[in-house]
Amino acid sequence: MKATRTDVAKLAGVSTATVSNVLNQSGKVKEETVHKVMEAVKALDYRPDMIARSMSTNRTMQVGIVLEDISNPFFGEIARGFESAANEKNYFVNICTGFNKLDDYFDNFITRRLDGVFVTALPYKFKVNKLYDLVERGIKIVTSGNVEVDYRRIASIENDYIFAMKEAMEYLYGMGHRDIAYLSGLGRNLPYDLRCISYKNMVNKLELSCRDSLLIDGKYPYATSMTEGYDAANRLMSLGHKFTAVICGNDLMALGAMKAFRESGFLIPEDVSVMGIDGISFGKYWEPSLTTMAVDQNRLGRKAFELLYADMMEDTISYYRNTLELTIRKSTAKCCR
Amino acid sequence: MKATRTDVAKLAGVSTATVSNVLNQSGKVKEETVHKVMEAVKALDYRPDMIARSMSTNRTMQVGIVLEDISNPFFGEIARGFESAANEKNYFVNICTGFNKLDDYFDNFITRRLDGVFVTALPYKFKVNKLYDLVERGIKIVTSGNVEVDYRRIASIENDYIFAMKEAMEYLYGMGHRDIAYLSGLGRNLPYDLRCISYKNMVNKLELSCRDSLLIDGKYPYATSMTEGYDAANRLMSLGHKFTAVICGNDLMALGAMKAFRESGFLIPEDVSVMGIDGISFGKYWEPSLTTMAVDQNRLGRKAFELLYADMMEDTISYYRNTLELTIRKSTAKCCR
DNA sequence: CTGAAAGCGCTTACAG
DNA sequence: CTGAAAGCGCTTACAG
Repeated sequence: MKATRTDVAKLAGVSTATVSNVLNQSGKVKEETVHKVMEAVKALDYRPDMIARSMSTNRTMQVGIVLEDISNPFFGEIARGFESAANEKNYFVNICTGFNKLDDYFDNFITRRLDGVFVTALPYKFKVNKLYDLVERGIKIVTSGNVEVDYRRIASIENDYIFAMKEAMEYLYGMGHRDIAYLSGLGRNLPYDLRCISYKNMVNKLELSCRDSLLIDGKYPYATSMTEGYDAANRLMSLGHKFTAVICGNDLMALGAMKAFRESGFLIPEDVSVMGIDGISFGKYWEPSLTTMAVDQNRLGRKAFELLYADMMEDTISYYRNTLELTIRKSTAKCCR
Repeated sequence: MKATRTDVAKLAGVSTATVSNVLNQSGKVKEETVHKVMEAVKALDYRPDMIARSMSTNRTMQVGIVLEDISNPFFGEIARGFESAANEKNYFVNICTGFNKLDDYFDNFITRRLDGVFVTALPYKFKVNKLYDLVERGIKIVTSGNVEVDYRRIASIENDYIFAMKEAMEYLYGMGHRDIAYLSGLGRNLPYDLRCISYKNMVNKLELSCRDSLLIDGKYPYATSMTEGYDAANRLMSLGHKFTAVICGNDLMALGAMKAFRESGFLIPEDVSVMGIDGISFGKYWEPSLTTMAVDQNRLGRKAFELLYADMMEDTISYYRNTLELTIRKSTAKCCR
């Protein structure tokens, strides 16, 4: 019932090789033959079988994207950008939620022979060695947020969180804030929270007296959604130290944190300024709207695919650094305390 | 370099058929042989090739989920539920954003021979006939929100929006509201917005004087994110009719709508009560927190896979109706006007 | 410009 | 309990 190459060839009165040549547009088939074949294809509603094709070409035209958290619209937008770039090049994309064991995913990538994968999950969810495994088996990788991978072996696209945090701190400092907290969501000892490293640098550089006492770590297993922001804000308040501004690891956490502050009677931004990092569109609609360091998510996703494509096509392993943009809205204000 | 069945067989001193039997746990291989084979597998770091396997078994062990909008955490949670259920049965899942042309996706499903697909996108984004195409080619389908498909041919899982809207209306009515608006996001003439149909029924049944004048349609190409809620709320206000409560097509729209109302000086819930439908976790953190008709998203996703699995395994096509739960928070209050 | 044939890495009756 | 062999639907040198 399902039409195959053979059926088409038979109907068109040619060989299967010719059908292949027509379908793959090799351009070396007579016009007339092309026509006959296309007629047959249409008549049989024939669809090529990618599985079979993969067997002989050794390419699946499938790529994957591993997300830190699919429920965070930040990653959703990145996935969309990645996917539309991939589709333009005829790749099919597998979006992986990151909810389940990532190591299992990686095994699946091998077993299903994906051509390439964009990994934007943090390595506390998987073993970094798995990445090299993939590379050795010919699966191209682009990574993001995995500071410790070898940039010569694996292409990377990184948001410049060091600079972003610097800019955020300077912005708040410029507004008169001297007691600036940072809710990490991750941990101060995890090497890949660049924001945290930058925060500590800036605390020193600006000579803020708070030291690290306003740095709130996340709890294992780390997550960075609203709940974590909410909890971290409560932990910050329970510490009893003075703070007039708070930067959060990402926007979602900032929204959760605002909730906590409000519940404790703080006005935002009058009593406390709150900033996020990411630039999800939700922030604009929040009350008050969220000041943030914004990533152009769609562009980041597209760029990630470009890096992957370059690697798949010409074995080019490159590194791209993305700059975040200070987006001032209503959740921050001059310090009046 | 990449180890194949043949390599394993050679190293273990058996035939490739035996290797297959071991790996597929057919249980008819001598303990000793099993051991030898497993040793060889380990020594070579051999991984079975699913592509090749698919060629002979005629199953890919891949299923897809087509989402209406990946940036809406409602669908993200559903995807997570679906995926974890699928993984438990050793299926790999393709999440499709729905951002690009859905019809192209469907062609891909055929070409890549997915075993099944859960389609939770609304049909203004694709041709319903495509669904039947898939079924005819042996790809099992579970659909949601596609009211017009033939339930005998395609399994379905539907949220009971008729009842949910009824409950929402009765709740607001019970609080004294008589001028209740509905921001659809879709259109009053689209058959698959059950909420809309139910709204109209209830307006009659409760003998509300507003008639349809408070029903706000979406604009083509329909979308249901915050922006649409924001725009629809502004359109509602520009109409100049009195309203004291607003139900929105989904939570995201409700959040956008709140923003618009507030910008126009309305207090929520004092001046206007706002309700959503979906139950995304964001609603809890919003200020004020959102009253909604909640879906257990994770459960819905899991259930959808179960339906799909039943269809794949035993050709059982079934229908499941999911009930939403009234979740009262701070965005609604007694009518005082 | 076109066709015959080998090969991609598996599985699965079937024989032994 | 194990192996030889056909087959899944393509592609791709190679010969003609």
